[in-house]
Amino acid sequence: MRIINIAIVDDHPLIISGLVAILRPYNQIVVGGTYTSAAGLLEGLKSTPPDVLLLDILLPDISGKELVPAIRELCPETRILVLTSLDMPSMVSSMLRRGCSGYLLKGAPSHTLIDAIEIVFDGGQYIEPKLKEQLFQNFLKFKEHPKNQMVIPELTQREKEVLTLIAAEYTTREIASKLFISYYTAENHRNNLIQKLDVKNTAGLIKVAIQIGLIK
Amino acid sequence: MRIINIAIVDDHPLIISGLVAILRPYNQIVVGGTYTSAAGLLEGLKSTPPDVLLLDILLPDISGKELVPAIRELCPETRILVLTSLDMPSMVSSMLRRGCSGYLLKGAPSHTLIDAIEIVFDGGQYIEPKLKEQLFQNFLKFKEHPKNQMVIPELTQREKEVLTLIAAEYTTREIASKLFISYYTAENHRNNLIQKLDVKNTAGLIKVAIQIGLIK
DNA sequence: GCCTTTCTACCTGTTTTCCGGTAGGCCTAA
DNA sequence: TTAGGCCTACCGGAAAACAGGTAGAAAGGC
Repeated sequence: MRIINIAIVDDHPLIISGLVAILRPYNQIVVGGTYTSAAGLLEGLKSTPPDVLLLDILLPDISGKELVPAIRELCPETRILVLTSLDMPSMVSSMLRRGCSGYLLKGAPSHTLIDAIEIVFDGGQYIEPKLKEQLFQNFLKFKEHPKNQMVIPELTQREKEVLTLIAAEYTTREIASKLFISYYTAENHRNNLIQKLDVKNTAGLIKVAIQIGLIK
Repeated sequence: MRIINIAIVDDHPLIISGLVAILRPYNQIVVGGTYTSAAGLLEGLKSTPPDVLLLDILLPDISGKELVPAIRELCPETRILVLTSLDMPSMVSSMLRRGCSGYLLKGAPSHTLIDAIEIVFDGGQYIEPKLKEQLFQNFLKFKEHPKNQMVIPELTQREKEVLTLIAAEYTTREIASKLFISYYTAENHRNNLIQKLDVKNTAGLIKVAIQIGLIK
């Protein structure tokens, strides 16, 4: 019988012990390591890279989101299965794009967990069906009116204004001045845009702005 | 028992009779009309609008693609189930965003056909699972950008490389690392780009990069 | 040879962005 | 009434971009 070596990272020890208890009856699955922080995880991965990593997104030190590239760098063979309570389609695509193999909600029944682990171990992809469906529908809606600025529920009116001005090459201070708001507020909008649109910097913002037809 | 009234449009009479034969055993489904052309269909819809329309895409007079809006105009209540042999994900999204409720391949088994008819009749959506999956995966890769090697005499080869990487949201330090040059050199290229292209900052660079086709 | 362009590398500053917080007021939906 | 979303405002610190220099090496044309 094949053995799947897994590791678990979650900031709540209770969750970890719960998972370990759930997995115990399944002899083909061996929990090789458990971690409560990103730092500990990265340390542990060096010595014993698991086949599958159960990853929570909300961690004490850094976000699982930023953690994924580091993990992939460290042990490219390890398949990452996101196990979180974040019930957001956008998070799913964000994590998958970063290289995760699956996305599971913490409410999932134990047999689903086992299935998911085996699927990603075999090189497949497991995504919470409900979220996958939502993501798919978003995709259809997105393609429906890619040019229409009114159909981007992701952004508020104010954020779209700020994004437009960023695209017009104004600095944050100039934007604040133009919109009659504080510099801090304008910067806040800018930061929210970067988070919401899942980009790294101004360059990414401009690309999105053009994609959604906000400029040019 | 509820009765589902359906209509079929397909340019091959053989396919139509085959479908009719498949559907005959199911008493809840009544074939109210069959058509071999778009013109005939539009005529027939006026008198007897069906609950569900089985629509082929390749028709003799006009494409089913262009036909859908006309059908929706004529009888908005009718749910359209695309039944075709076109095995292309892009066609699925194309038809769905025009207002179709389902997409089925002609190779589908009869019970699947029945299921799909009932699902769309109930206001749901049925999409060939394989195509749905492909479409979903395309969506995930949506953010990749195909590069284009165009001739911009204003910029040197090295500058174009740097600009491409800036547009890919890399920092100057990362770009330097990728190109095996010093951080200062990379920054120098960045500054030169801003000067040459007469823009104020990164935002302007991205816009130019897109304009000249360096990135999507 | 000389001149130009390009790529390379370095330096010193200043400005801006980026990150991750906190927090109150307002409005709306539950 | 409470919860949530949005806009507003603020803070501190790190990182990156921006601006304006100098300067050597290589390659090519005249």
